Amino acid sequence: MSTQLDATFSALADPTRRAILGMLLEDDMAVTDVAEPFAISLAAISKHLLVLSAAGLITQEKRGRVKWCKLEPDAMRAASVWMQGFGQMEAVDLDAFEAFLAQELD
Amino acid sequence: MSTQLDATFSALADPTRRAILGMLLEDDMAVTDVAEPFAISLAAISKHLLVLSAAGLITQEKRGRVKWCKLEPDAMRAASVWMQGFGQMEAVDLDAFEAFLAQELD
DNA sequence: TTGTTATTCAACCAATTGGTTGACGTTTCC
DNA sequence: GGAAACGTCAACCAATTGGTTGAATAACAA
Repeated sequence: MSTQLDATFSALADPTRRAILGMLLEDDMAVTDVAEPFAISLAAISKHLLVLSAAGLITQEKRGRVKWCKLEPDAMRAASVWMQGFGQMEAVDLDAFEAFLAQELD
Repeated sequence: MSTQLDATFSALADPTRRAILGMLLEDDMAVTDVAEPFAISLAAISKHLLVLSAAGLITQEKRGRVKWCKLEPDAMRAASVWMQGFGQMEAVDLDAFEAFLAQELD
């Protein structure tokens, strides 16, 4: 059925994972660099990245000993479309978006 | 850290809850009627409704012995804004970044 | 009053989740 | 070759989740 929406929404339900996505918005990052701002183990971050990857929200590519993480913004589209069905969502408000992002990263 | 986004996304991560929201799109419903199409207990549905209510995605009002469930579409707005920020960035920032790179290579 | 309908509560259970630690395989550098 | 950096794996743990059942509460109907 809609395993895809399950994966997307439950990946987005965790604040650490949302913060990671916010970081990847700026640029692709290595796993170690993704982990740096967080007070949890590298292994835990590795698991979060696996969840994001399984949901298609990021892709990972290994070059040498570094695994690069890349945001895949298209993956949110299906979820976004689903949500649009529930009412007239306002036009995108980038200021509001940045405010939420800042709040997430505090 | 946004507890609100946590609540919204994790409420939406369950297919039963998403189905309930879809049903409520048509009309307000009593708890028993919400439960009818599902093969799980009424108590389980009652818990799902509590989760949706806590996330602000629905409200419940008791009239007599019937508790009416009503969709609250506004509650998705914050989550939708957050998500659409990622979609927009694809068009806006990546283009800008590539333009910057091209300029650097001149 | 007695019974029926609507819903929640409480206790329980199995599976999942988010985290830990330590060992392990690769790749790079000196 | 040996050491360091990058990242995952495996085993474990506590808390949460989604479900169950049976009893309880509340409101309506006879």
